[in-house]
Amino acid sequence: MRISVDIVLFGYRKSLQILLIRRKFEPFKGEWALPGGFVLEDESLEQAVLRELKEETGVEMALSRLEQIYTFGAVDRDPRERVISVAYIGLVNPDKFQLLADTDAADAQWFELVESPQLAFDHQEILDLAQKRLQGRLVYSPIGFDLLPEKFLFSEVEDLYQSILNIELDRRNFRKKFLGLGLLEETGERVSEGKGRPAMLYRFNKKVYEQLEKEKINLQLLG
Amino acid sequence: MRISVDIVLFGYRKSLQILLIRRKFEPFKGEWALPGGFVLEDESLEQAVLRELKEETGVEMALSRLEQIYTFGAVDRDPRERVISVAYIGLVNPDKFQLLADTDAADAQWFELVESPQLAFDHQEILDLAQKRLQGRLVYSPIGFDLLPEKFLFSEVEDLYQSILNIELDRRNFRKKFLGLGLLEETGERVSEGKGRPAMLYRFNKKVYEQLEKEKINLQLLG
DNA sequence: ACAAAAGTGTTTTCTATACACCCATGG
DNA sequence: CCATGGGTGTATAGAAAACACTTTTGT
Repeated sequence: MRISVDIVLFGYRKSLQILLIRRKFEPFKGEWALPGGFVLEDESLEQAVLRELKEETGVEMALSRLEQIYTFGAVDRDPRERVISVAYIGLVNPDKFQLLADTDAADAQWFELVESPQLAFDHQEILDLAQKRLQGRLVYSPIGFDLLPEKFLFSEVEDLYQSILNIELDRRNFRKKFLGLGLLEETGERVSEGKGRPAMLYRFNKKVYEQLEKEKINLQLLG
Repeated sequence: MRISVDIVLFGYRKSLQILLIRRKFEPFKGEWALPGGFVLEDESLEQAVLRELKEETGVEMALSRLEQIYTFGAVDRDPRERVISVAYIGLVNPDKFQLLADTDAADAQWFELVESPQLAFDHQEILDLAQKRLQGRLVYSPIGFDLLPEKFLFSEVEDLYQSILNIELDRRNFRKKFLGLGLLEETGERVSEGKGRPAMLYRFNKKVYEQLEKEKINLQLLG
């Protein structure tokens, strides 16, 4: 019986993206799969995730943005032998990383979530659960900022929420509520995106977030 | 590397209870611990939970009331060898079961959660997380009925919420909101608990619950 | 008659929602 | 001057919260 980890690494670039690798070895050689692999004797589950992610895709992310979501233990989920896999979600800004498929993966690539290919093993099931959890988390906690660059437009926040949750938001109400929490601070800079009035660049205010969290204030961002 | 499961089995009898076993073997021989044990090659994680629970405590519960909460994988969490443990929550009405400590456990006993003894391994950490999750779930879903007998008083529901969440509720508002959901049906029977006006016995209406769930109606039971 | 628990409505406050026009820029 | 996206306020409806007295029984 072996233990593996799998990671659903979400990125955001106009739409929600996931990072997949093409398997270099059997089983499912040549097919797309979630990054992941076996846990070594002397490393924690999170260390295994970060190591495999780096080996398979070149992405080096911070431990703090990893979140365990579920452990998949069906008897026959791996055709070789009994493998129990602990699944994690990670959130990154994809523009921060250059992908390199070196050790165990033939290729690593970002896919739009809605256009993701067929996946090896039970990875589609893992992905489906990860997406649900991401949606759930997004509503209660401003995790979206892990997906955005340091400075961003309010309209990007709006698009991110709409695209991850598959809903339409009232711009005025969303803005009022979100800015009302005080989690965003203006950088003072404005950028012009080609057309239209230039927009304010915002920055996530982590201190306010931690303060709100400490006071156990409910961060529910949508009704 | 081995995989185990551990279960935090909650019961409710005036206050929140947990089922613990006294360990028969080393390590931590003679100390209290959560029921659980190693997963066999040809059984699912949930099957392992139910098997161990039955072997160690005599409790035979339904698979549907088991919920996986987290997988604990710290390198040194078991002094013998590397053991990764998948933790589950279960909810039962403790009056339904007779405890028998036969195979692997020297003793099995319900404890009030607030008076639980020191636990072996990292089981206190597992218990703390389980309690948090239970509180979280209770607010969004009427899981409390798994803890109560088939017929119960409304005041028992009220006490259950207050005792699990450590809050005080306004009786009138809570009753209004809860009964307004239509999840409870009157049995027509009234019982007198010694003192005071006899109270209506209610029954959980599972069909209404499933209907509400299907319609994706928000079951948030507290603000 | 009194102690003890059950049962019940109304008012106020807050939050969510619906909704439409002006602003700043580039072409 | 017009097309494009950015930015703003108010009115209404619904939900949550605050709040106290009456009912039914056992002793």
